[in-house]
Amino acid sequence: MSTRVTMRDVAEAVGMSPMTVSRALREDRTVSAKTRARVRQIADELGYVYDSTAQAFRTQKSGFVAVTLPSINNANFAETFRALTNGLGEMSLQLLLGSTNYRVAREEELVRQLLTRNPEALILTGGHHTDATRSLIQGRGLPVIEMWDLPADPLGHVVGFSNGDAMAPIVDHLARTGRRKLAFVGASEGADMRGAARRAGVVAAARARGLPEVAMIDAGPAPVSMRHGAAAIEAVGRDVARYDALVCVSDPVAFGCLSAVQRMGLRVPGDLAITGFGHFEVAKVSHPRITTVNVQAEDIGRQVVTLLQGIFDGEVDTAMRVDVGSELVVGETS
Amino acid sequence: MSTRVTMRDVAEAVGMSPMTVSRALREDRTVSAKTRARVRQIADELGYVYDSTAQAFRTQKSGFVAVTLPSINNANFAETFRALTNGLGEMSLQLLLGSTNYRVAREEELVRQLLTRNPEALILTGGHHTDATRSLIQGRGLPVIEMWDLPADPLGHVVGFSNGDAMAPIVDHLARTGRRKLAFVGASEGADMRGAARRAGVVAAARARGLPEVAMIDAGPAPVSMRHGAAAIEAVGRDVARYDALVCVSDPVAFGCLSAVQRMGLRVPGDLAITGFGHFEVAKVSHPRITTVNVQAEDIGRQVVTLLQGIFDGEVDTAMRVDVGSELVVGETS
DNA sequence: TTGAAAGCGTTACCAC
DNA sequence: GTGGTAACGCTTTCAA
Repeated sequence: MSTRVTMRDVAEAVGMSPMTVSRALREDRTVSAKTRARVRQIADELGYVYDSTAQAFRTQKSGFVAVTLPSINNANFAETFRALTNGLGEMSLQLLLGSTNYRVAREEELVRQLLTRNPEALILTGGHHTDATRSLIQGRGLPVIEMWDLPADPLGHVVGFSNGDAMAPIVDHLARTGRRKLAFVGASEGADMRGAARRAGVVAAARARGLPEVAMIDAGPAPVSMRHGAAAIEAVGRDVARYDALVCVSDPVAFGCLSAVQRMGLRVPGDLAITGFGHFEVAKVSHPRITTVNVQAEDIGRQVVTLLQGIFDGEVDTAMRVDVGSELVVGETS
Repeated sequence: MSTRVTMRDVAEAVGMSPMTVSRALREDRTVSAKTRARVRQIADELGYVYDSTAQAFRTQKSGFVAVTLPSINNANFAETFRALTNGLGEMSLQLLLGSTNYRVAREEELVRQLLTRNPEALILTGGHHTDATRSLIQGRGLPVIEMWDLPADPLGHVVGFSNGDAMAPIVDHLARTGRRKLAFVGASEGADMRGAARRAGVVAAARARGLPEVAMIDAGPAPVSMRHGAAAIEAVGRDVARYDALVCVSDPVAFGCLSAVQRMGLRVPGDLAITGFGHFEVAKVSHPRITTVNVQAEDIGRQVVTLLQGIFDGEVDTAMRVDVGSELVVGETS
């Protein structure tokens, strides 16, 4: 059990003080280039590994940015996460990730846990939180960004888009192409608030366009994915043909519906239009391609990074609200 | 800017020593119940927040377990990750996640970064690493587990399965059902070592069964997914019909191939069989369902947790090697 | 260009 | 049951 190699050990090997080693390893220009190189080399030889815990303790800065995602198995969130990792990595910040499984109670537990690590900022997906979560966060002077949503009552900064408004172009497009009897396929009321917002957006848009009331097809509790979409349609059976269009909460659900409908021998878009949400890969590749909404997942990540940069540089003094928008992508299912 | 409330402040307010506060907050039974309650209450009143950075520093235990994944946007890895999160959460350990984007150089950088946080264990996906990564890890007395693979020369413990051997049942199944002219669809030689192992497994199994040499269809650099599978088949064009079966490196790639083949008007499995790997949702839902291999992603996570428990309890003294196996799941594409 | 001293907040260890 | 002392590895600050 060899004991850990510290800066002191490196310093002794180099024949200088720990302070010089510290400076050398941080590429401080006041240390001569020759010394820097020598320190680096000897540190490597000794297998020295820098201790960020000690640094975090001494400087009272953790170097962490905490992030909550509903699910790590989601191409959209993954893209945002990648953009965050890259951008924050350049600022020498490390992401501390937790996934909530779409449950606010889990989010609360997670935030509590993440906060003990003293993150320098907190990034939450979505704008719905328990009261306890809100009070955990408030009054800490900790920069907070809610993303993937435009909450009415934000905790701090916001980078997202309106999930409700994003559905209007779909309804418009369906109405223009002669569809009138719409059914929304999504999770049961409850956990997935962004899904609920999309549902409300569809209902409102349909009313505004004078379409009949939108039917609801329940795909079960969140998170819902391909198999839930398929199962929901199988449960409805061939009666599904009484609708003109299935407006789905996401592309995976839409793909599940598409498969189930095809299995029944119905034609898409001939008998039925199907739309998704999120511009997932499956929508671009499936046969036929699924009409969807592109949501700029990567851009959300980049904007959050830019915002954090501004915050750390002291250039942001009011709560920001960035709307990244969204756009209809017409495919072959409508 | 109020300065931070520490145990010392709480101690002064309570009229006792910081040591007693420390014990009280950890619910140490040697502190009287009355004192514990009083300390808790006053701590809350003062808005005291426990500093786990200081704890990690003092005890030299970070409470972190570091994990590298090739990609966070992968249903299989996500399932393993969820099992790890749940299991380790019960042991009060927090996951520190990094994604390598299937690049060993990125893995090296990541491991370097993760190690500075003093993790209590390191979990790597896959068994291929740079020499520098290996030497960073060796000789630190840090528990290491490689998962999703059965490397010949492991760094420490292993929980996985043989990616090569897992392909033999597919080739057997195809041969039994009369397919002879196989083509493998996967990433170019290089980054994705598990993909390369699968390819080698197919080639070896085909030889063993006396089938003609397996053709290679290159889907580009890793990671490859749905769109790369589709593009690869589009590039080949209708000539693809000269093969009996497309053996794909993963289900998403298989789905891409399936769509492209269907778009050309060819029938699956009539004109061509298609197989995938990983038992992804898309394989179960697509029409037709894709023949695949189930790889027990969740079980890998659970086994890693059990192993870590044993290690921390000092019950494991030799390097363990757990093979979770895999099984053929015949669908409708073959 | 380099070094010495002090201290970040907590807890292990021993004493009472 | 409770408290005093020291130490974890690093960097800020001041001095040379």
